[in-house]
This record gives sequence, C-alpha cells and structure tokens, in this order.
Amino acid sequence: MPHHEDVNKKSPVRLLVVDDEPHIADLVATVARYEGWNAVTAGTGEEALRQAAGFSPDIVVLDLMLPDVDGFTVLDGLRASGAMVPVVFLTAKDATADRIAGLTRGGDDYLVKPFSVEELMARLRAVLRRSNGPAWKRSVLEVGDLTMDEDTREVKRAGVPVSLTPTEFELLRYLMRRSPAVLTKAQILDHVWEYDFGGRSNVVELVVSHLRRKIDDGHEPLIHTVRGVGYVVRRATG
Amino acid sequence: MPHHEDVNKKSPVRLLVVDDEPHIADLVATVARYEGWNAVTAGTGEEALRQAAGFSPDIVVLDLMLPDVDGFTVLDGLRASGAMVPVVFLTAKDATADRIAGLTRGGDDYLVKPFSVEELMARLRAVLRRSNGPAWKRSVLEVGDLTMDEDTREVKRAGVPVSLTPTEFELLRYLMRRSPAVLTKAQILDHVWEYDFGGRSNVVELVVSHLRRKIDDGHEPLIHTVRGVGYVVRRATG
DNA sequence: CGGTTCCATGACGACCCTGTCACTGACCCG
DNA sequence: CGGGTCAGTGACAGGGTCGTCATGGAACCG
Repeated sequence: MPHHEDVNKKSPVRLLVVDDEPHIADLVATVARYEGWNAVTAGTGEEALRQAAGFSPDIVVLDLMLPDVDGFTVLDGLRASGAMVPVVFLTAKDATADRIAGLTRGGDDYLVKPFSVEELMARLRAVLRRSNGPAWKRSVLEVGDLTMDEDTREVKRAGVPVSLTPTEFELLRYLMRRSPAVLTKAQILDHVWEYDFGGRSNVVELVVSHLRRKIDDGHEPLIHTVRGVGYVVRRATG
Repeated sequence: MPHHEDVNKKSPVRLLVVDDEPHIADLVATVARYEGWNAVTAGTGEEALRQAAGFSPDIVVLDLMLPDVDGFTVLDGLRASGAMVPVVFLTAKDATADRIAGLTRGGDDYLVKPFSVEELMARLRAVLRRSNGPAWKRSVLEVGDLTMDEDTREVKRAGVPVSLTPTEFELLRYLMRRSPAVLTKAQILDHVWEYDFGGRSNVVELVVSHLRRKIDDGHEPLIHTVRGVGYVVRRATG
C-alpha cells in the first residue's frame, strides 16, 4: 500500500480545484482523491466561491486565468470570508511577471502550466504542512539507507549526500513515496513529466540509469527493474 | 525546519494589523500567521479600537493614513486603555516630516510604504524583543561560521566583518532565517523586495553574485544554487 | 550641486540539463 | 539454442538557466 501520511488524521484533506479546463481540474482532483483526499472542482469563479462556501476547503488550487472573473477576484472572495485558506496558483507559462509577483508571500505557492502532477502534489503537501502551525516537521522519505528531505531537497545514500537534477529528484521522490510498490513506465511518465509531454522514447530508462549510477553504485541496489512492468525502489525482499 | 524562535513560547504572539487597504492588511496577517503568530486585521480606526479591546494584541501594525480617523487618534485610543502595546507604523512615501517625527520614541518603529515583508517582520521581531524588558538579548543568526547580528547589522565570516548593502543584507537574512530550506527566486523576490516591485530580470542572481564574492570568497561555499529551483544557505552536508 | 554608492536592466557567454538516436547487452520463449 | 523483445548506456544536439559585465539612473551625502 502506498505511503499515505494522512491516513491517520481524523478527517481527510479537503481540496477545491478551480480551473476552467475540465481536463485539468479532473486530473488534479483524481490524483488527490487517490491520495485519500476529499476533492471538488469548479470551472468558473462564481462556482468556486459557491463551492468554497459550502465545502470549506483546507486548501485551494486556483487557476489565475478564468473565463468569467479574474483569479484575483476569486482570491479576494475566498479571503473575505475570513478563513485564511492556503492557495496554490496555476499560471500560464507566458504569464507576465507582474501577474505572478507576490504569489508566494504568506504560505502560498504557485506553479506554471503545464506542470507535473507529482510536483503539484508535493507543493500542496508542503503548503499544508506549513499552514498547520509553525512547528511543522520536515518530510523525510526513507527507504533502506536512502533518505530524501523534501524541503531541503537533500538526498543521502548511507549518509553521503548525492546531488540530483530536478528530473532525477522528481522521479526518485515518486518511487520512494510509493515504495515498495512497482510503478509502470506509463505511471512514471504521467506523474513525473508535465501532463502534455508527448515523448514516448526511453526517457524513463535514461533517468533511471542516471539515478542508479548516483545512488546504487557501490551499494546494495535499491532501484530494481521489474521486467515487462516497470521499476520499484525497495530493499531486496527478505 | 526554518528558524522559528517563537515555537517554545507558551502562547503565540498576538498581532493586530490596521490598514485600510485589505491587500496590505491580509498580506501582513498572512506572513505573520506563517511565522506562527496570531493575527487579526482592521480596516478602520473604529474597528481597530474594537479589535484591540477584545483581542489585546502584543504588538500593532498601524497605518497612519486611515479613512475615518487619524492614525494618531487610534494610537491615543490604544494607549488610553493603559497597556503599553508597542506599535510599528506604516506611512506613505511622501509623508511630511512632522508626521513621522517622534514615531520611534518609546520602543516603537515605522516603515514607509511600499515595504518588503521580511523587513517588516524583522522590525516587528525587534520591537517585540525590546518590549520584553530592557535585558533583551540580541538576535544572532548563525550558519556555519557565518554570523549575522540583526540589531547591529554586523555580518561576519569566520570572525571577519563583512560589509553589506541593504539589499544584500536583507536577502542574506532571509536565506539564513530559512536555512537549510531551499528558496525559489519567486519567494525571494516576494519577501525581500518591496511588495509592488514588478522586476522580472536577474536581480536575484545579481545580488547573490555580490553576496558570494563578499562571503564565500576563499572559504567553503555556504551559498549554493539549486539549479531549476533556487538558492540555499547551508554548510555542505556531512 | 557635485561625487559616490547602490540598484535595475540588458546583453552575452558558459554550462548544465534533457530528450532523441543508436547500439549493445540481457532476458524470455519457442 | 537462437531469435526477438526489452532494458541499459553512451553520444550528441538543442534549449534553457545561471553568472558576470557594462551601462544608466536613482538615491544619498557631503
């Protein structure tokens, strides 16, 4: 069973996704539900405010480009109702600088489209962790003697720091989070790469190859390939 | 985990923010809450006095330019209730000299709009520290052999003083406060620069470059760039 | 009102990351 | 045992990011 750090909480995280592209909103909601969260979607600013009132989300994903009203108007509406709900904004890649200025003040964060699903979930978890008071504890993933600190982006094998590129980090995080489950290459592509990535070559194998050299070299291998299926990170089964 | 010097206190700091621009009031409240403080806002002088009575804040952020009553009237109201609550004033850039005269008597302080949020938080922390009796201890940030005294603005590397410009100091303070977390350039821009700064060029890289020359030159590097993510100040992990 | 310091902007070069291709090797099945 | 499929790795090129310099302007100070 995948690693769900939220299963022990009394109530699941409540997420509101606001995006006028149903494709995107559903994608995010689906992934969140798979993590055990409670997710609803809205396609317009008006709908978003209605949903927020009835659903009282713990966190919001808000596309700044909405058909009816400006995303900032929705934000004001959310904030006007008193609750200081944290927000992760979505912006187009070509968004002007003044539109994304100030988005990370407070505890909020933002992401440019197209994003990778794992990246978005990681940001949501980080924002949530921080919004739960100042004494938030770091999130450290651990498999065998391999550790990953998601906040400092520090990865160590047997205590020795390893430096990873962004893609390598993302892929390894996904494998570690789901460890000891086996993930197919399709899953990895869908979660780690941007959602509009069309490449169907051997990118995954390539990055895994690099990861092995950096992480498994000279140690007991933790990255295993399951032929015909995909990859998994775990200690040799005993 | 970021440096939160308040987590061990019995009760969190109680902050009242008085500003007629909701954007500003919310901004300050959000950042304060992110630091673990308890923050409420007021948009008018009347509301401010009401809030102060019920909330009994430890410290107040007060815009001198209010729609209904003069900021000084609010101040008198606050002080009339006996408690000697410290205040950090906000003034417009074009405020006349006589209006800001005497504002820093007592333990108070003031800031001109637009300010940077880190600057405001630093002043609030400083005023709070001093208001807790005369024997306030200095706040010294420390990362490896790099130290920063926030009150004297003294920065030393391996005991040797380094002189920094205001922007350099502010950026370094932000990185040191959050060390060993990695901060994105967007976060740095949002926190260190004034809140209406629209700059989209390589200011951050430039200032970091200057900081490196002044701080890391000839030493073990403490400022690291995390490609594709941002910057971090920390000792090489071991 | 001159000089100096500090800061923002643009340009440019260097480096790193990434995806594709090509080739080799490993594994599976007949 | 041999062919075919799948995985691993090296090489390469395009694109993006980062660091630095040079320039001009604003603020500050004497």
